[in-house]
Amino acid sequence: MTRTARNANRDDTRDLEVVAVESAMRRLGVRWTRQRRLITEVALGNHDHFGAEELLVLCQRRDPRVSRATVYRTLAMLEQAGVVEGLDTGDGGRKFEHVVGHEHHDHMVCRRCGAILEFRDDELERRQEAAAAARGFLIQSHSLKLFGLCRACRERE
Amino acid sequence: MTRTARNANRDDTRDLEVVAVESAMRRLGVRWTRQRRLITEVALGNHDHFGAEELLVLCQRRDPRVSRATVYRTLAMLEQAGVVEGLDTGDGGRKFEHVVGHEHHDHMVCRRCGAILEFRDDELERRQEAAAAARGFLIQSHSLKLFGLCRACRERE
DNA sequence: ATTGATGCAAAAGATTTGCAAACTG
DNA sequence: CAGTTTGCAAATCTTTTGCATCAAT
Repeated sequence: MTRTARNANRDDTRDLEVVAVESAMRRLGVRWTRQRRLITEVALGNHDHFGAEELLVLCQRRDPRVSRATVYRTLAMLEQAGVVEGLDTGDGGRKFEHVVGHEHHDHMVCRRCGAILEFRDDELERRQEAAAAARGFLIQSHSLKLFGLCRACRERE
Repeated sequence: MTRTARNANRDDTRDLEVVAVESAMRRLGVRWTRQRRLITEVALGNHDHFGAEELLVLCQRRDPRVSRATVYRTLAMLEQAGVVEGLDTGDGGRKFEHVVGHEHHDHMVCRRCGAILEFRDDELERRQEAAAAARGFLIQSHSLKLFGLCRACRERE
């Protein structure tokens, strides 16, 4: 498969995701505007962790008719809807990542270089559920972050 | 044991903790000022999770000669020294708890009433270590928060 | 005395909000 | 058209910073 073919496939997948989000939103009775579509497209197209401001810039690059306020408002909406997930980076900031077509995972955050590694451990998830159940707590979401040094930074020490 | 006797004991313990923090700080070469002592006393005396602003108010109630800036600066110092630990509440805010004489634990945060429950699970800790080791990551600290509804709020639904 | 710590008020960074105008269904 | 959503700028909220003054060692 050529590079462009691969990219085309990825674009197609993303388009499908955007359409899925659109119908979900419409079902909720909210209006599907030009800026909501753009913000959703850019958010889903970004396979990294992005900040709100960063997302604003990426959107404005494609269409300057988007405001910061709308990015924040839409991001909150997408988070509510479970399309994106926000995570505190521990330094007062907040980053987002899209969830669609992406199974749940936790994060390791490198304190030196800022790299974010994703990982997943089913047993961890199960024990969290058990701990919550034992206390009558109903988990809606969770956040597990390990802070420390990534392999590269340890070797560079 | 009478109530006052119990309180007296707790106060004594706290005083010892404050003295321990003082010597640790002095060993680090920083000066032990009136405001640092006060802030440390109040922080260690608070067995709940408190915000920076809240701590400021509690301190000023005992002695108005403390400024917001100093509370923030001291809190950062105490966090560095491992005396208190900060945790993002997921809503942009930050809360602290003291660590001295308090074994490590994780948190469940109620999204409705804001209650914070503490819990601990050794197996959870072990699996986090294992997951990190498998990826060459060195954990310095971690944060596990379960967001959802506490028992009381579920029943109130 | 020296040098670090404090208070104040201003600055900064991130996010939210009021409101008139623009747009969607 | 009615009712949402947007853009803008001002307002919030939390935390940080510059700098003259104060105080611990």
